[in-house]
Amino acid sequence: MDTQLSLNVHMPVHVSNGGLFISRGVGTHPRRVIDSFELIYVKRGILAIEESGRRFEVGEEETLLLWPGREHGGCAPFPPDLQFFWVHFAVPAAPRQGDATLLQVPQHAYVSRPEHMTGLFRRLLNEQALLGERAVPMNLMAMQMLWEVTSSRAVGGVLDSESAVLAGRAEALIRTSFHLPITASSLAAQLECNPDYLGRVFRKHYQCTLTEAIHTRRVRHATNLLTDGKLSIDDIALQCGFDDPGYFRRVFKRATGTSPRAYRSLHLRLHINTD
DNA sequence: CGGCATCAATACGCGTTACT
DNA sequence: AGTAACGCGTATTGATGCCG
Repeated sequence: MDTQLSLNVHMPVHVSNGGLFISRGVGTHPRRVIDSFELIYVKRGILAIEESGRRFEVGEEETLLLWPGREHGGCAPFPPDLQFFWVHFAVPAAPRQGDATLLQVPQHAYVSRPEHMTGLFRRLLNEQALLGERAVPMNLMAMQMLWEVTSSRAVGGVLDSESAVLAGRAEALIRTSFHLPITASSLAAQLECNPDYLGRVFRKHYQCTLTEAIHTRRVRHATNLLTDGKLSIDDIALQCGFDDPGYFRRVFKRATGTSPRAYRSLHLRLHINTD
């Protein structure tokens, strides 16, 4: 009787190594050609980078995939607040159209589940620290990351109707202005349309209300600032676009299930691999 | 930090208009 | 006739202040 299950697993990606880059506000991404794919996930700030003459501005919670054999390099010095995860991996055999569950990974994407992507990178870095580079579990995590990117929305993707364009413009405004006192009405005023109509088309395309999208952005930003441990909770509330820290605490608890202070005390104890 | 009251903002249902 | 864009009236939810 067998007492262990033997599996022959074909791994479509082979991870060589990964890391978390934390900017000190000096230097520029090196200009180089590498022999593996590189997946970059920006946690904070904006990474300005070009690949084979194509320029990318990779914002918070966005991924960029760089190809082997293509020259890439930074377009500007690293901003002081920039943080991004990176992982190098090889694809040993080119996938063929018709292969089962063929993944179509967009080069530049907005990550749908940023907390999930952050968790995957943290686990990958922990595996690397415990087991060393080229450990098999890292390949599985890279596959999950690529799956996440596949199910995310491509930056500059096809907008097939006027309402999709309008919803996309609203989403871009929320992404860049969540720290300002914006509301659904003010967004509609900026986009010169009816607030009710904007709310409806936004919900159609993003499966959430404008207010939910604004709150989600603000709470995500707040979780980043809380884990830093530098600012007071009242200051974090203000930096995230909440005028009233009391209201911020309520929205935060509704979204995460814990108060800001409890969240901070839990996550400050987590180890972050900075290699 | 949580509960409650109040007012403003937003979402929802439905109808109209324009276009194909 | 079908669909998308848009607006209106009203119910619901959010934002805010106050108190314990």
